[in-house]
Amino acid sequence: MQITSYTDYALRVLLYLAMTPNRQANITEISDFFNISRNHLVKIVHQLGSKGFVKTTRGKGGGLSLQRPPEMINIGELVRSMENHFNWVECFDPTQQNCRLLPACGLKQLLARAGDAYLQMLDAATLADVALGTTPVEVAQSEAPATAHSECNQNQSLTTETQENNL
Amino acid sequence: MQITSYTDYALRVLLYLAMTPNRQANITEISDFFNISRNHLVKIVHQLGSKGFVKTTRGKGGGLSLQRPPEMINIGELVRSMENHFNWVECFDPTQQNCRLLPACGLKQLLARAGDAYLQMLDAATLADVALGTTPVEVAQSEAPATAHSECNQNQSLTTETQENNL
DNA sequence: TTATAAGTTGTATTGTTAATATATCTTTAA
DNA sequence: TTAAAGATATATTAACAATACAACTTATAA
Repeated sequence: MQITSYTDYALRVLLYLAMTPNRQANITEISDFFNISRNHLVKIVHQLGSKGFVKTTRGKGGGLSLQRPPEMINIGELVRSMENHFNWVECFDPTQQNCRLLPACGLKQLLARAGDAYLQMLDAATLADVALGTTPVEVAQSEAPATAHSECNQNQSLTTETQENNL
Repeated sequence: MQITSYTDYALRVLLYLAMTPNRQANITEISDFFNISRNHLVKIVHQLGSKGFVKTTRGKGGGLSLQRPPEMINIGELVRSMENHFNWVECFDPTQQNCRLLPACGLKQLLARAGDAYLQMLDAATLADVALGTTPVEVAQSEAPATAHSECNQNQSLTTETQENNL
């Protein structure tokens, strides 16, 4: 189970822009930074623009920047905008109602509730929260195992000179 | 964003078995009922057997049945067993640590928490909760659309009996 | 003891769609 | 008026879920 890289990259673009607040970034620069397809990114940026997350400026000297401050960009809103469906199982799709259990099955409601729980957790965080490396645990939920999933990513010896830290 | 049909079908198999508690069902019968690939179902049933959800009996007169009563089969446990990963974004995969934001990015923790919220919701339900006690025969005969499932997951209304029965 | 009905296992193929690539636009500041 | 930037449309590739095929093992009824 996963989010599409489309949404993943959209998130990265916003994070990148949040780190360069005082100038226009451009697509080539961002695709180079993340080492991902520029062509793919073009579409993502376009959608980010049409959904009101970034401001794009054509022409020489143009580029892109956040359309709102990071505190006003909600992660849940972003994910809902970029993922093109949340059909957890077949019967969520109005065009695919083939399951013979349909009328009497309680599964759909359960999965819908679970999906909502997922998105509501994302609704509790803004771009500012994730860019700073802190998530609003106190807002979202207090149980917070917090870093029970730490086994894999913590290494990663940060190439240090990485990005231009919010010059 | 979706669950694989592999997991979807596993759920359906368990629901079917919950509806036929007094006899051995078999794979052909189930694949016919749902009109899905028997060969695909074979693998699913095998995994359901090896994970302890169903009891399979070879040989003439054999078949499959639930290994535990429906009240003891947890939906979250099932989904965790059948989905082969929960790598919400690239950096969850230990073999794909390519994102240059990794060390300072709070996104992973947020998504992990959201994923946990999703699964915890499923952990709160058993097979008995989602199977409404209708027999496959009755379901087959009704066949009418009449689903009353509004097509999107917005409906919610959280039937309040979210029941985390025992376990 | 044998024929058959069942699940088991491994591999190959297909289909879908996300991801990527190519090409040609339009816009705009210098 | 040119170069740099995003916009748009279409085509191709690649990954992988889904499906199909084939041969196996096991168990039991006759």
